[in-house]
Amino acid sequence: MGSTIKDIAKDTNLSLATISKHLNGKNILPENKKLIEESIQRLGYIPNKTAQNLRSKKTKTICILLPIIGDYFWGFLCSIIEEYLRKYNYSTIISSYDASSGDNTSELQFLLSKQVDGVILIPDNSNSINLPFLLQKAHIPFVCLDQELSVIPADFVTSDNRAGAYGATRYFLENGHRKLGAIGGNLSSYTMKERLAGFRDACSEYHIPEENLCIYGGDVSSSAEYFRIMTSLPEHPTAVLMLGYDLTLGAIMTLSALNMQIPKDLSLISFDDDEIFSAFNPPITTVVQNMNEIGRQATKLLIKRINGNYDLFPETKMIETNFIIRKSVHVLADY
Amino acid sequence: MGSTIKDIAKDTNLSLATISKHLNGKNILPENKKLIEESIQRLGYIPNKTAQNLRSKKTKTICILLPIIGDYFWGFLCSIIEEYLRKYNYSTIISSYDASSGDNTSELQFLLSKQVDGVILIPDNSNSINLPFLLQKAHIPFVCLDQELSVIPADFVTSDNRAGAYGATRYFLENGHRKLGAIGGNLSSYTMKERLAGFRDACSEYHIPEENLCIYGGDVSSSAEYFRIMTSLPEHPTAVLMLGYDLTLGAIMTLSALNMQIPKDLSLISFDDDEIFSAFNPPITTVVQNMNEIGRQATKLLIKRINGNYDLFPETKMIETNFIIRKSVHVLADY
DNA sequence: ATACAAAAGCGAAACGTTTTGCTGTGCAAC
DNA sequence: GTTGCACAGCAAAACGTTTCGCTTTTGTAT
Repeated sequence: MGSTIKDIAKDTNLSLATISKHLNGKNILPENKKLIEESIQRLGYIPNKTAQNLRSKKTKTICILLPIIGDYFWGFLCSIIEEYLRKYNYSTIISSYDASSGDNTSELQFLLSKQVDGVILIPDNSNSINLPFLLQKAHIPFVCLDQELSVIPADFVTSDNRAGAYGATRYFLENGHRKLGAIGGNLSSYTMKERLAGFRDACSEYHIPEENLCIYGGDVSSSAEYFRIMTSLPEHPTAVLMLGYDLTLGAIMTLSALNMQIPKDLSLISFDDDEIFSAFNPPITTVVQNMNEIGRQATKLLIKRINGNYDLFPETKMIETNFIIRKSVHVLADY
Repeated sequence: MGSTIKDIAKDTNLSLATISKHLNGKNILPENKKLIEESIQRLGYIPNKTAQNLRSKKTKTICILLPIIGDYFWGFLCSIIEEYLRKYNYSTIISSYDASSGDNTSELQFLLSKQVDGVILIPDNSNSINLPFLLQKAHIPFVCLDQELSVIPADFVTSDNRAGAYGATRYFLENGHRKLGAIGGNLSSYTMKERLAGFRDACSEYHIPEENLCIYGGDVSSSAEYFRIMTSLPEHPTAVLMLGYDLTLGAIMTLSALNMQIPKDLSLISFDDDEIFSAFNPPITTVVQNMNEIGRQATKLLIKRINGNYDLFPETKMIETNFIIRKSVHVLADY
């Protein structure tokens, strides 16, 4: 079991160095090449990565760091990233970090001891982590996903949330809606701010006065409550943009409890599609993030940095969202 | 940057061996212990795992192997497993394998070269992979999730699908339903067989004649079509058990297209809950897998095997499903 | 033929740990 | 006062590669 480069050397009467050279794609004599390859077959040689890593100080491994408690949205993205990385001959380790602790030194130590070549960081909403600092100090290249780091310049790739929200809002407006609502989670998070900005962009383009806008945000758990308040206003919005997937659930539950029907009584567009949105009655129109492209771009960018190419640092990749029109928006008669 | 055990040795005037001893929890003189710990602090020493791995031939790393194209159901489970493994000081690498190829030698080579201590294998439905053989031959401990391997005895942990289906079906029966349907994906897969068996268990307990049962299965894409056929039968079932999450979506879409209402026109229970099922109108009653427990048990079992404990091999851990009663089942008047 | 550069090969060192086998010290038992 | 034993410490070897510096071979131009 487990033959090594030494066995190959003995078997072929060549030196370690020559075998290693061949294995790393350098030129050697064709006859030796043949000899080595035969020997590898015969002895079933498989390179030992831990030895390679130790000697070369490169591990061809990157780590996806995500906040503890895996929201399964991210789990999905991990699979995508793993697949892309594998194409570059990198392997992926996933690890969660404790976002509630102010100090992530232990996570950094993990990365250092594992000798990872780079990190894909999925920041926590709270943005209070010091991980970015630590990574920078340790000279570990990293790319952020989803959230812009306010604290430090860093590469990041994200959906173009602003444009996505803008497009959805315009769709409301083009269908005659003039009183609009938006419900978000924590409105101070980067993502929410962007989406809200897109919402406002479209509204001001159509000269919708501020008093026709109804914007709520806060805890996800209270979103249903916000929704209830909003819809009970005497002149409530006719269309609401839901700024997050989880919020939409609360909204739909509330609506059905209030016996209001989509889109007759209220039009609705949601961020972040789920397969299941298409199964609702009516199916929900959504702004959907292109997870595949996010994964691809993040991978590409990270590997560029690992290879020492720091052109355009810090780079921001905005990935276009897709707008899937289904049936949750009412075409107003008075349009 | 990056001090080593050698630096600590020099700094403390002790030998490498002593430092290593301390680091691995063996006894050394208290004064030396203090000396070493101070030195570690001062020099910011972090153990190099690649070196440790090379020398000790243990990597404290396990690999989650999942079929290519990450269905995000599995992504979620990966996060759970990672979290448990971390508690045992293991790290997790994820890697996908090509289930369509009959030969997964390259995947095995990856595992061997990475020197992983164990594998959590998520088999493909097709069960045609030779990975289990290869793992066994290479003496890499592994635990299967979800599917029993027909080809080889192996540890596996799975939901108790049969009992779950039995419970759901009984719920139909107890509410007066006597004509029942079940719609599955590929009925020859282990999971589907189990669920169907549970369905039949309950039916035969209530002496439901076979002609009152309506069972369809096949491609997920054609499930909507099966559903359409079933509901158009002159004496169609009054209650249908959906044997998989994705199938339910098709069903609900079809139902709304046919203008049939749940549960008035048809009662429905689905396997595999999604947060969103509770948001449907009406909310869907479901049989839900305890992913957390699956992850926990799989981790525990794998680590036991890694530690050389092969008691009760091959071991099967059946994890109870939970039954969440919502409002998609009609209480029949004639009950 | 001769000189010279380029290519290919070699032995040995290096990467940072753990493990092995040995030595020296102190202490209890006889 | 010797024997024996546990314990701590040490130097050196080992893990399986890559890399360094040097030598030998090959090919080409004179």
